[in-house]
Amino acid sequence: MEIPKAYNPQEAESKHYDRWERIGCFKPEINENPAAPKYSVVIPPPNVTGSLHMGHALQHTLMDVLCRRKRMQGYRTLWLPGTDHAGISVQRKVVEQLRVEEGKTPQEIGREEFLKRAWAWKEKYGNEILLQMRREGASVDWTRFRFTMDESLSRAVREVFVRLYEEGWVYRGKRIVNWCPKDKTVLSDLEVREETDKNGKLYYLQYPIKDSNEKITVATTRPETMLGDTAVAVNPNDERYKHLVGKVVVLPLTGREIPVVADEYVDPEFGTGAVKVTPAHDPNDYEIGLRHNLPQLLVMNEDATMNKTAGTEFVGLDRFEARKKVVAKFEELGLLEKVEPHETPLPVCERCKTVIEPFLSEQWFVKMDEMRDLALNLMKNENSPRFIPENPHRKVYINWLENIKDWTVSRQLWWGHQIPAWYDKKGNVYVARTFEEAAEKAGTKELTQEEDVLDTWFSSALWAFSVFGWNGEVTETEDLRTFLPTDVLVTGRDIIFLWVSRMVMTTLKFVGKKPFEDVLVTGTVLGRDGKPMSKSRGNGVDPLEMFDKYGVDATRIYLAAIATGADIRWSDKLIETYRNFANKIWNASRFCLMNSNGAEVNSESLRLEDGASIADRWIISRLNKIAIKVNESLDKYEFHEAVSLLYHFFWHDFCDWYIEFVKDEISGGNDGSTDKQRVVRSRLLSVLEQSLRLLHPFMPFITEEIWQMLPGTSNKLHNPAYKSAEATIMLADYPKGNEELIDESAERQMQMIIELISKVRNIRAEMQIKPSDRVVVHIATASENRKVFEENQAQILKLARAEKLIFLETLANTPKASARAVTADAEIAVPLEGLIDFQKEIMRLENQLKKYQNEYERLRAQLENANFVEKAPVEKVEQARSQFAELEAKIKALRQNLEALK
RNA sequence: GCCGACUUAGCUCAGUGGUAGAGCAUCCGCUUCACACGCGGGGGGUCAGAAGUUCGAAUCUUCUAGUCGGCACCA
Repeated sequence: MEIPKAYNPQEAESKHYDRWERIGCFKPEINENPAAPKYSVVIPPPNVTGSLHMGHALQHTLMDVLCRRKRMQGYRTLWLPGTDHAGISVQRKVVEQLRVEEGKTPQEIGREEFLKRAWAWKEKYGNEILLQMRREGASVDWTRFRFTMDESLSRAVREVFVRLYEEGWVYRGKRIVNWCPKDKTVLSDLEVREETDKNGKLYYLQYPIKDSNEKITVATTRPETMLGDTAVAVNPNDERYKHLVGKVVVLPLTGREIPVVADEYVDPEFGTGAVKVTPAHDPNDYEIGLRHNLPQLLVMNEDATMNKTAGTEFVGLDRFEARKKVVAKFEELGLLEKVEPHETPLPVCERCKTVIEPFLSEQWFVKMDEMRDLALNLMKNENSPRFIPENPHRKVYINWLENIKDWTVSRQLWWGHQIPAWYDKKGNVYVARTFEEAAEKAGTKELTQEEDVLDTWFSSALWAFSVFGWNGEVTETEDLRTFLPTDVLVTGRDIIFLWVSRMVMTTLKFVGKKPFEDVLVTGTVLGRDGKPMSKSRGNGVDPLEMFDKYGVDATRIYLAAIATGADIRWSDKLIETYRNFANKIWNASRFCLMNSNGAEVNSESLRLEDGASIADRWIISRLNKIAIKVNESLDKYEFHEAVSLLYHFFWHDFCDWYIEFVKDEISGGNDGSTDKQRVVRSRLLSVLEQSLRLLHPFMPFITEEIWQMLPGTSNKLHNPAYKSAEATIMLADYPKGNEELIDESAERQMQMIIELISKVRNIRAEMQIKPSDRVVVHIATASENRKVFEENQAQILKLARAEKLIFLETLANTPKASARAVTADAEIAVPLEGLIDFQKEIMRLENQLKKYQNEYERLRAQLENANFVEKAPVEKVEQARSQFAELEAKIKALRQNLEALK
């Protein structure tokens, strides 16, 4: 068999995914066991405009690891994929396309035509991320793929909206909202990011009092809004201004006469203690306006240019231009008192970074108080969902719910779910599931539908159950019964409020179930500079480039290895480690295959016949121990722990020691197949095969590639739930590990051998003995240890590059010119006539002795401490005693060695 | 301002009461017939600082310093 010397990821990656899909591995229906427990995960739907980024790659890897393992364990497993329609993003792309390709605006082609273009855009470009998910190896059930604008999901949206309206939980009203002038739509609080404008300024503007020489100075960061001022407010208790309350101000530039009002909201300490009030452009001013019955003057258009209310001088100017002009005018008039630098908070649109304009407008809202209580009660009564890690997410989640505000759900877009509300000629509103229903309610067909669509997150909020077929008309499906609640939601912390909390609320309200048991909150993969990846910073790491460079499997297991819950910086060095690991797996397998010589994978060989060697008992013990621990780790979502266990086991136990131990017996000239050799070969293949199964959830491609090459693999190795499916490692039974095969005595004996070999290697290296020179090793040890060494003499000789082992009672009579060492179980001397530098050897031993003595002193102090002996657990005291005794022996031996040298 | 997290080897990070770990980097030696994406061997940390609890603290408590995050406020 020709097997390339280095692993080529691309080759394996291109081969297996389509086959897995064809066999039906991704579908829960492949499970033949009617009594199988279910395991389900629903994907956080990536946005159709998106392409795969590192956050997806991390989350998808974790979901895939969880699902692949459960599937191998025989669970009826479903990982359901989908995408969301990304209202603003798609709208923006289509508007842009229209502009570039046809030079038209959406208004020019009309809503219907625009939506056709949008669907076409989605069909053409919306699948990119799905192809990328296939590349990742994501074991999702494509036959259950959902899109938030699918007919059934859209029906669910309408149903929920109408029901909420009927219960009074949806209302329409005029409020100050977050307005994005670029996208020309309202945004919810959660879609706004608070930035800080370090170059912000505080402008002190003087407003003359009517019929007086007095002026009142207000401070503002947004001077252009003064054009819409309808009052000046002061604190009622502010002595400085008491005499002005009730007076009239002549607003400069406009000549408008506006009152000075007293309001508790004003903080006398800040600025001048006098506040200009612009009710249509500031949420606090809006409230003040309501309290004092002030007019609400909107001075801007939807694109944040000034409108005609702002005055002829300003109309059409952009708000920032207007700001300059207002300030210039004030200066001209001598009314600009001063300008101070002032760091100001700057709300920006999360997507396009445009500065948000607080804006008075009429919108649809969802009342959150009662919805919130559903989620809060679930947390308080059932501690659900369970956040992992619990800190800080549980607390932050509760805190946010307690302070939740109503949710602005309308968006001034065309792409999305058009709000199911109709207006008659008088402006009465009818909220209904369909036009017909609305017409019936209205008693007329002369209705026009609300132009606005719903926030994309409104449909995402229903994702947990709408994906299983719930749409109001259909409320019960087989999938809903089987898979809801799902087992875990894997997501980043940025959408806990935006999405997770809302799914909890809506699922409880409309299905009466919780949506999921656990919420696994992943850390953020930071750029190479330790900062969050972002386009503007240019520090992004593209997962697809990493797939090309290191392979998908290496990228996946790397991501799993850094998934500790904390944010972590991207490391090219570390991912390289896992590329090397893949190559190591490849080459170890290559070795096993090249020497299989007719042997096959065979589970009998994992159970150990009588007379199995120490190394055999040891590797089986390690394998079972690791399998148990890997399962425990994954049950606790400790991916990094599972990876590190597997990495260490495969590389250091299996490759460094086990393969080296059996190498001579099965390779090279040993072609004659004795029974013993057949068993060893088969065992080697079987341990490899078990390792591949354990690794498969992390590294699906390389493990399948090798598994298919291994002799003796077939669907007989499948979990019983998949006994008739085509053979694939994907359906192989995930090793549980068997406590009974853990053999502590074999582990101790192997440790003894390893330590002996290591000590000899250490001597060789330190004494600079050429690799080709064989040494003689004198060993003084107890007779039961001697037996262990003798049994493994061939391996010891080979791995220590020795020609002979000489067993003695003591080392008293070994040649003076020997390098010496002590292990926990033996003293050794390696005669080095002519090669040894006595001074150097004395130094070496003295260093060693010093280390032992430090440790010895520490233990002595501990054991002499009566408190320790009385209060510490017995086993700890015992442990200290035996370590103490061991050290005592080592020190004694080393001293004798030193004496012999002097 | 409130809440939280983090601070461990040169670097990136594991490690929640009992002798400090990994990978990378570094140093020494190897064309040993699976693998130089490799093999063998070394060096390197008073676990941010201080106090406390404990027989015993990287680990628990408190304080201090620094870094970061979330929320609130901001005329």
